[in-house]
Amino acid sequence: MAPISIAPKPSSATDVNPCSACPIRELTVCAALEENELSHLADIVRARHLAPHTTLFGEGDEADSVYNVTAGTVKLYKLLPDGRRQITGFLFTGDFLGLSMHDRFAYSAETVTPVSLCQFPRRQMEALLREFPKLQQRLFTMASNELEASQDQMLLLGRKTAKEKVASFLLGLSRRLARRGQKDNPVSIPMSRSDIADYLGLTTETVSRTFTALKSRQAIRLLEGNKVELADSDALLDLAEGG
Amino acid sequence: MAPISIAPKPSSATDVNPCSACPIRELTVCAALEENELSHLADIVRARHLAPHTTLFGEGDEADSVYNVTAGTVKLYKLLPDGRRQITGFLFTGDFLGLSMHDRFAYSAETVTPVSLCQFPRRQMEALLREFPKLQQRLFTMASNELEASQDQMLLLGRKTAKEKVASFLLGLSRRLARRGQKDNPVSIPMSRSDIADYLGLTTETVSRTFTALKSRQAIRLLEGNKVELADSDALLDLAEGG
DNA sequence: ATGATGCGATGATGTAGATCAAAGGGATGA
DNA sequence: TCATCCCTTTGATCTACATCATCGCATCAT
Repeated sequence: MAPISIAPKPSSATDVNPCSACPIRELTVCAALEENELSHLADIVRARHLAPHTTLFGEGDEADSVYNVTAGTVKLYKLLPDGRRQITGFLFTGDFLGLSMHDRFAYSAETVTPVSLCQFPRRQMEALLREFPKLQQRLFTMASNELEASQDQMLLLGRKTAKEKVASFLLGLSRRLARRGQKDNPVSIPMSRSDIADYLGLTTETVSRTFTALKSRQAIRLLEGNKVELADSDALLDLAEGG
Repeated sequence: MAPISIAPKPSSATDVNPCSACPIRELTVCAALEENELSHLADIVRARHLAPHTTLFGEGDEADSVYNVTAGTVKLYKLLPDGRRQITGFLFTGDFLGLSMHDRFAYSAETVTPVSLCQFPRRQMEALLREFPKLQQRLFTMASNELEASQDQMLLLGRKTAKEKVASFLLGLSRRLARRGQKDNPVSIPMSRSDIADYLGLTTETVSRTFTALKSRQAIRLLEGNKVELADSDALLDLAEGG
């Protein structure tokens, strides 16, 4: 996971390229390539480490890089002119960002926690996609999954109540962390109440009150260190689907 | 656009395959293939024509086909157990559906108007994607565009007011029709108030009232045949972005 | 023609969640 | 140790939109 130089370098047989050693390879787009093809990625990658609350790029910025999150949490959001904000997604280890088909990003990206990521020049990544259809295929699968998730989110934003939204959020977070092999109960909540609110289409006050309400009916417990224990997952599940 | 048999048939040089003659090819995924490659699509396509309000497939149905809309309007939606509905998108001429990466659809699809579409068996389409990376590439681009649209829709659902939602809807519809070469003002509105409501996260009453309000401030005019004239596009644009 | 059906418009009333306000913590730094 | 800042929680009030109800006006079958 050590940062590597941007300059192309010949990979000899004895080279240990950083992608080969990548512990989270299976979670990412990189899983599409065989061991011996990984050097192509390694040759163009630049590892970066960012402090919390750092803007990675803003809406309208030139989209000349794509990224792969290797650690930490990133949020994506769009703004209205008067400052209203909608967070369109949180990214965790293994998630890919920067898929934009245009020359400029249509949204902003900002770190929530300290974040490590792999940065790839977009042009070179696109060349690799043409060279390795498997990579393209993998990216397409990931995009399709995101599309499905965004339909769920539309259902949430358009039709669920505050309680249902918060319950869905907690369960969704738990499931995503589980799929990454992180502990899924209690769930660690890296983002602020205000971020949660902007993700669920609510205000911080309503999010806070809803947490309190769920705590009162013993569905969750609020623990130290921004952790939430899902004490009654069945009750949450009922709530999440409007049962 | 004549329906063709499902059985594979040898394409001789003198064959006119229906895809070659397709007038909307450039709008669709089919544009990715050269003239002489189109027969591969033609060999597996089945043209279908559906009446309004016909269910194409329901959430949970086996996802064994993918489709390309060649005429008419289709709506995609998800339901909550108690019947609340969120329409996640409207599809028009050239739009693709059935991208699901799983064996079952995560949403339902229903015609709004009379609809013509090309149906492809999913397995065979996947084989073509592997054979023609250009096709895969094209589908990826379309998926990325959809992803971007769905982020816009999340902003709308989570953060816009009823007036802003309806104004955005009208402008979005107008732009999409324009891109397809259809007349974009006045806009023909093929879907019911209730469909619009379920798309915008509102009720039919609120949609109706909001149309009336926009009419009062001379931003739109309601015409015969479910057409809406965008009388003051600038005012609508201001409204749509919360100006 | 005539009743039935269903969509759209409009009015009256209710309420979930926003807004406004203020009071605890938990950090951080002088 | 204390002051400052920011985040979260809680309380009081407000309002945009939902809900409930009615009516007009098409379309359609009888």
